[in-house]
Amino acid sequence: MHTKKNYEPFEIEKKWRLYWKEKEIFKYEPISDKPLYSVDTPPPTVSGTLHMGHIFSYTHTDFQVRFFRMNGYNIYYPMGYDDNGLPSEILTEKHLKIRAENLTRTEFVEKCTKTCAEFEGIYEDLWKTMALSVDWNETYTTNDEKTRRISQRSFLELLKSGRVYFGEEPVMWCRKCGTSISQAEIEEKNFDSRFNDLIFKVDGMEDLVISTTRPELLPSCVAVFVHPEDQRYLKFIGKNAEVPVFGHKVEILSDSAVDREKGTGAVMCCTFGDRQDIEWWKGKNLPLRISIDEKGRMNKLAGKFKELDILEARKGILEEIEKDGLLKGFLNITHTVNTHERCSTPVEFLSKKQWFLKVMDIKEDLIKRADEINWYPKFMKNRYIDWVKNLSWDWCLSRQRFFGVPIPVWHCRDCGAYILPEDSDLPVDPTNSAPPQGKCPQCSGARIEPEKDVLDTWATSSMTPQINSRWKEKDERKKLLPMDLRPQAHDIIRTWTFYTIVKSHLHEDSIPWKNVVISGFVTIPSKDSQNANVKGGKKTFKAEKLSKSKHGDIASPEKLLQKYGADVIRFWAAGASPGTDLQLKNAEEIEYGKKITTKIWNAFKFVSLHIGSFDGKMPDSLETMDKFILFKLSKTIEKATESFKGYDFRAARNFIVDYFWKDFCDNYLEIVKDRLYNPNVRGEEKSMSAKWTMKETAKAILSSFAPFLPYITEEIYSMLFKDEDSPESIHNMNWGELKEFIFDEEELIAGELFFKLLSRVREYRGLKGLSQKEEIQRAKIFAAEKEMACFKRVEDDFKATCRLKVIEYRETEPRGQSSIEIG
RNA sequence: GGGCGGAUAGUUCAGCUGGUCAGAACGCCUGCUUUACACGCAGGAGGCCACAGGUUCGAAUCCUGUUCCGCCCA
Repeated sequence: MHTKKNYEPFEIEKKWRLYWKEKEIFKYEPISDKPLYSVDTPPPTVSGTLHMGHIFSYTHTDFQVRFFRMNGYNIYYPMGYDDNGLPSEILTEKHLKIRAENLTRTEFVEKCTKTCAEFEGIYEDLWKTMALSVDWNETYTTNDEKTRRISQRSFLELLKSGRVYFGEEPVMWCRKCGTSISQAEIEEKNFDSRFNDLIFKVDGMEDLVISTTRPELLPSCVAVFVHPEDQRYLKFIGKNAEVPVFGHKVEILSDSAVDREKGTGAVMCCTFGDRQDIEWWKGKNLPLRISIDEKGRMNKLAGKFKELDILEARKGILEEIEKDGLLKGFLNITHTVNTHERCSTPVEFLSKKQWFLKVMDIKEDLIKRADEINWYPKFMKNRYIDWVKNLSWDWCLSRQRFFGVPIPVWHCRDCGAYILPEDSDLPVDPTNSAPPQGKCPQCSGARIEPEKDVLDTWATSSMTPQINSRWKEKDERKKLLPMDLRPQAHDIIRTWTFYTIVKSHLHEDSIPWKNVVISGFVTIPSKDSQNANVKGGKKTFKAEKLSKSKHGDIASPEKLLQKYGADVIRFWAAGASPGTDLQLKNAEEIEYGKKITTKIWNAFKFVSLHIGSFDGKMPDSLETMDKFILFKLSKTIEKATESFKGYDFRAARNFIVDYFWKDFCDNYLEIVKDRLYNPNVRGEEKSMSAKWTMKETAKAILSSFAPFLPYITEEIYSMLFKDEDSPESIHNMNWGELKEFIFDEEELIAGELFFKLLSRVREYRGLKGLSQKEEIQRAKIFAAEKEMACFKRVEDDFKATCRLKVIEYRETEPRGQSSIEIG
């Protein structure tokens, strides 16, 4: 079979990619007798390029999918692209050097769609090179027509059922991106700041000093709070304090939420500085004084500071306070601030009319859903539960962006009614089309305003199971739900996992999927010396999440693929279990995969040499060592199967490699060489036994490697094992299939002893500095009676393998204390 | 401050339900150009399994506490 000395992946990979496509090897069968296995593939965000982290987690899914496919499942394995939302807007603006503000929404969306399609093509090529066994007929984007329709349908249903509401509520707002953001989009960052002690004058009493990092919020101050048991301030409760610079009076109230240790222990409440302010504002019925606008500038409430940016205003107001002699002191600090994860801008709280999905009342139900799902690894379930427990906001669904699924609503300016489109009109863009009747159905008013906001991108991507099952479409595929597998990374448990469970709970009264498998990250040791830790005198570097911009080629799949080919990269990715990170320090760590493919290539070259002319007929009886290697294989397959079923592909990989390399190559192939090369001496029957066993074993090994190494296994399969009766691809074979045997104890005893003594003989030569082919004239074997009797069945193989002339036996007790003495 | 995860050979990690579990890969050292493979084969050095208690006949493995690291949340 093999003509080439080394395995050259590139031509071979291309050949099989075309073949798989042509033969539709990975096609989902809508009608099939096989059990279904469906995958809710994560649609990668279309924001530029893919890095090794993507390669890592997506191949994990592919290992599992290929395992199930080879175990007789009908696989539904789609691919999606998440291309609605801010990241795709930013990509488009950069790629085309345009600004969204300068175009109409329609024009900009058109440009985004085109740009995304271009990048999705690049993604797809890479996935295909990596041999993801996706059915490429099953692709979607989160902005295609069907998806927009399903997403809008979901919104409308939830609106009609009262789950979605429109209301003026404090929302978290990013002044840079000009949009509201959700709790899930927040990231904490450390900032240097100044904790200022400000003097509030109190009528007829001593001064009250409060501490704040945000003096620019003084115009928004609506109260001052102290702790109800704080002896220092009891006398102030109920009095009025005068806000510095702005002069308005606010009441001094008490609440146990005040941290007595922080600053002076007296704190101002502004609308809104933080979440606590909102709670007080709501709970104590405080007035609303908004002084910051959507762009992060002061409004007229700030008087002469109007139009100033937050930071400028802070500076100006502080100067004024100082001038008035109301600054008691300050402390330079570093504190954590909530920022928008996309742009790191500190979050503001504004009161805005927004669309919300009510979730606070169903938290318990959502927590219960977690128990209906298998989580891999198990502890990731806690992440979800903790998140749901700690939720303190309904889900803000609206975003003030351009490229997204439009919120399908018109507002009647006369009576305030929401005017909704018909389902048959979906998807709609209300800014671009008229409502169904052209006028308000309630008051017949004609002053109709389209809703300009778009949906939070998660409102759409939380529908991926429904997008796949074509929810409430004419060609709906209900049986796909709940799906079997949701693979994803742990950073989006609070978003994607959570929101998808919410939607399935509300729409399907069910879980979205049976299994969630969480992958880790690819990390790389930080070169930043600030991140270094000194541990026991050793300097270690903190691992950080891989990013292409920071880490260059090592993070670039294209470069590594060019160097190693896809199988090698896949094998590397299989080295980490779900939930664990994998460090990628340098390309050498990938070399192990290259060794494996080379080893497989060479081993099968040997196999091919000997079974080339073999008729494949099973001999009447098999030699003991042949039975033994089959026994070890069956155990390996068993263990690997269990591992795969528990989504531990790493363990499965290691069991298979271990057997292949140590048992099959290092031992078994050496043992059968003599029988294969010298049938005239050892007997034709024994040679046939070796050939048959070698072929069976090799074929099962190859198939068990196939989920990890789809290209090289297909290549070898086509050359060595494929005939008219076998599947047209190794990927349609039965995984690790092996003829059933009954193994008797004697065979196992003989085999184990053989391996053990073989190792002793090799060790002897090693220590003596002898070549392994050096002949040994005489050896004594010490073994218990039963072991000895068993071992005599494999004596010929042993002598041949060890190049040993004469064996003498000495009986010893107890069993298991066997040894060999050479010379 | 709370929750979760981690701390095992020079490095990256496996060892889950207690008794051949002290391992693998890479790196290092020695020998071997053995008819599939030097991208190999055979050996070897290297770890009080973070620390301190406890449970047990027996603990890297279970419990408690401590320290350090990471993640998530407040």
